[in-house]
Amino acid sequence: MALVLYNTLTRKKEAFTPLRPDHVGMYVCGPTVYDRAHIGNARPVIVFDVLYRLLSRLYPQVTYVRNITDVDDKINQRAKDSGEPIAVITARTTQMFHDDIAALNALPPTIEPRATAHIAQMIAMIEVLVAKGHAYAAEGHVLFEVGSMADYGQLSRRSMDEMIAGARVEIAPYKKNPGDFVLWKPSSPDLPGWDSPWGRGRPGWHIECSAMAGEYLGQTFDIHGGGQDLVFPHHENEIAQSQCANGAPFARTWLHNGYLMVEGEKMSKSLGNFFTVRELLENAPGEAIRLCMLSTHYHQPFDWTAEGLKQARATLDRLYTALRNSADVAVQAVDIPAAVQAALEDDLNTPLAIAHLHELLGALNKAEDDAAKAAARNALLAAGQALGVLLQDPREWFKWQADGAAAGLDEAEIAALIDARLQARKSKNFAEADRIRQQLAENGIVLEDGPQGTTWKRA
RNA sequence: GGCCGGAUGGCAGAGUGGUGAUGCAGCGGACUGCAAAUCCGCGAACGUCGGUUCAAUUCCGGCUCCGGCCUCCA
Repeated sequence: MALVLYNTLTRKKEAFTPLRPDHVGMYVCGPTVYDRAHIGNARPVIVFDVLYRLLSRLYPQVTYVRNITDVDDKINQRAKDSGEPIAVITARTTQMFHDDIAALNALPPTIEPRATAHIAQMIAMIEVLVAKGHAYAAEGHVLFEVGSMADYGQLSRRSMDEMIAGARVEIAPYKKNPGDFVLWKPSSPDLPGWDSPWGRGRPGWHIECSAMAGEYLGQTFDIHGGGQDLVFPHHENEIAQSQCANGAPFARTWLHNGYLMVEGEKMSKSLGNFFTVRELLENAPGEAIRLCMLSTHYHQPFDWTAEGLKQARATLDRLYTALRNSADVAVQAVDIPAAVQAALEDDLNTPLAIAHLHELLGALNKAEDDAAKAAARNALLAAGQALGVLLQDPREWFKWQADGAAAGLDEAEIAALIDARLQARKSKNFAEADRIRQQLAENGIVLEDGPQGTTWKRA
């Protein structure tokens, strides 16, 4: 089995072969740091984290670049509204982003470049584009001239005629062609700006990714990923800029995760179904959010529902129950079970991988001797590792409580009640035993009597 | 208007040219002081109309419905 990925560029599943046999380069579009990450932002983070883990197992070295966009008009607007300095907003938002996605078990990328630290590279690239006749200055702006590129539109499969016919936005008078897009734009004194051959200004949206991908991965690299909504114009324009400036192919494989909906509707602030990752983390463990996201193939639209999250939690409850009940066997690092690995290598088929997780769970629950139990448990843990779940101690999983939940009973009180119930049971006072069980249940504690004694968990 | 996805059992969600997804829910059983957990078993699907084929949920075409994109939203 070898890695197969669906390439948006060719609209086909293709066997993945990296440019260099021992080193894979991957670029994924990261957040614009003006506000909390929402669940739509979380999907690519989680999906490409699974890919990053997979690539890291298949190849000796993987360079995973995910940018931070810290210059943007939404950030400027936020600063204007709040009166806070831009640097404060972007630093704080970046930190919150890191905290949120760490809770989703997303590994940090190899390199996380910030746009504002790469202005010189962007200016250099724009200069090349101007020199080669692919860009022109007009009224303080520098625009990419799409007419100068013969095969513009190859990724999104749009022709210039279609785009002109479908244009819904008023076209700036300084554009030669309605499809031309901004590489550089002038900044008034109150806006962030950098000196450039075209005066003080700031970069357009697309150029940062072209510049930073080139800086860290080279002109041509293996994988470029992001949300499907970025196919056009963002990724199309990255291709145009990079290929025209470099005279070399850009990313070879393009991966795009599907859209995210909420309860069957498009997520939007006006519909009131807009959730930040933080809000979700207050009501569910990050691992449950992650598993929920992975229960649909990345290429499909994902419908975020309360029911789906509940199911993901229930699945993790079952998995952690089995892990807790088998905690006495030796932990040993083993290979990812072949079926799970094969599912992931087939264009990241995480739902199928999760189905195999259930089979591994069944094997663990049915294991009769310690050797079988240890083998099943280690296999399950290895499979979880591949998906970025089952990473914590089962006891911790069952202690999880929503933020702001009533404090309820502490662990010592729970232990005391369990002990009292045990005494009652020993003396056949089942009425008392059941009363204690009921008391605990009213405090959200569920008891399980097992061969190794009584365990508890928060419902 | 142009372009792109999707439609699978009560729900979620893979996959496949010809018997089984998987999970949740439901039903029956084992186990348990009672439970929970676990195990065993059961029922249940491929939007619609045509075409190709010995055979289509799977390939092709029409239709219906749903979702999205069309210059800065992952």
